[in-house]
Amino acid sequence: MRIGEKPEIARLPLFGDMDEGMRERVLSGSFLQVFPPQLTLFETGQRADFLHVLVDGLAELYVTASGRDTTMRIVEPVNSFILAAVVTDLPYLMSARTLVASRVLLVPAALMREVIRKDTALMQATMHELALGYRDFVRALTDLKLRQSAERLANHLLDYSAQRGGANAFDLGGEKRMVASLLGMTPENLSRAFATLRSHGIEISGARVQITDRAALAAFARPDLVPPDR
Amino acid sequence: MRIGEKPEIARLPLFGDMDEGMRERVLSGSFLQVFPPQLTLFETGQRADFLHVLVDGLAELYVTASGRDTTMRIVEPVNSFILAAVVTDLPYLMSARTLVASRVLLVPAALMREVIRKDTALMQATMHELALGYRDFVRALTDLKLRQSAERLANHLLDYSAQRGGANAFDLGGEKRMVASLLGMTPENLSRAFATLRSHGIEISGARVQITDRAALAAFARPDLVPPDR
DNA sequence: CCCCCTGATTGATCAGAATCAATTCAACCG
DNA sequence: CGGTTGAATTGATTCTGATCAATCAGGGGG
Repeated sequence: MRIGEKPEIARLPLFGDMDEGMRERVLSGSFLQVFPPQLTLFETGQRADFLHVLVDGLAELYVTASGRDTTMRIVEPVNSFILAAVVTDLPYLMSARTLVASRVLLVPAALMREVIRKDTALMQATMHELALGYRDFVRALTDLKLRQSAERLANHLLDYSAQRGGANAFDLGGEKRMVASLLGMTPENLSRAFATLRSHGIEISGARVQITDRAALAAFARPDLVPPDR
Repeated sequence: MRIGEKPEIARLPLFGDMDEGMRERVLSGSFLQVFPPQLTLFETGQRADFLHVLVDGLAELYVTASGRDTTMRIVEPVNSFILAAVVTDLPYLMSARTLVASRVLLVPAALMREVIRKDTALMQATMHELALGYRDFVRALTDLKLRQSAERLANHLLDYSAQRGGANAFDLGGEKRMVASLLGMTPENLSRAFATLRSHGIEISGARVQITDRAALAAFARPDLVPPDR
């Protein structure tokens, strides 16, 4: 890969603590690719051949089964994805596509596994990353099982706001239909959920969301006892 | 801890490959506890103080939120649980209780983290275990989002059968209401789902399940493209 | 500048699953 | 062995969210 991206990569917690030489080895064996929007990066069932690191752009992880489709995660830069499949050397459970033009660092899975084995700091970071990812899915599953749609949206908005430093106004990432799918509902019901939230401290126009009464929103959302890990 | 359990523990993949001395260190710092049925082992929100290893018995991981309750996993011996909370030193996301009288090995979280840091084989095993757990939850989430209740049950029965070496007749683990909760439905709907499956290769009486037509069941269930990892 | 296309919204209806209610069943206990 | 208790089943009803259908809004290209 070219110089210049390295600071970006090093910012990633996954590669932050590792041995300098080892990182060099990983990076020199990897390549940075530019992809157009809406391009499929890989599909469910394929053997995991690369660890992906989104350097720039936006990507979607999704699953298709029996004609239906659901968004599992929206990846923002700089983040790695499908680490679990790479580590276990098992087929991808999810498919991935770019949403906008994106730059992705492709780290050969075998190389990644080899360096993980040799570099303890990287292994520790990988372990940590997997543990956090595990917890994300525990949350997502309980969310879906225990809350109804408008509550899920309320919680999502609260989390999303927290991720942007607690801002009270922000634009939704991605299109609404994708947000709907991520939250396990149809676009129609997302609209209705937003309508419901208008009486609980939310104002919306287009993609712009305003939290006008955080307390009311939180009361409606009944957020998790344990705050988000990241 | 006492001698005698050690072979049990060593059977656990998590502790299988590690350095003998290190394993000794972990075990001597841990203790084996016997718990009565229906005892709460820990609750959501508590600081993760112990890695738990179920040596004998049966345990349930569940989440309670706003008066509702859902079971997330049923743990059978010999398996560890809440590894992710221990590794990250974050509060438990789930609560746990014994279902029957159980023996649990309690490994102090700080000790576990320390030995993980020192023993690469243990770290690797931990990483692997977390990756598999991650994938389990990816599956569970897509299952809930994409399939309806009877299909979920059909898949569950197929998986369950596979876990017991492909047996065509078996007893359900735990009570039905728990199976229902695990699959994200009410006990009433589980009954109805079983009734539906009678025309797709399943016979049921009490806790006894018979797969009479595996092909028909699979056709109805439309199992995942990627077979279960374990 | 307007048309067209896509995605969002709104409304009406439908379907799957939850809830409520009553009954059956099974295990356990006196 | 009858009685008690909790779970499972079955049926009726309700509710949440999905589907179907129509309209609306916005952006890009002709």
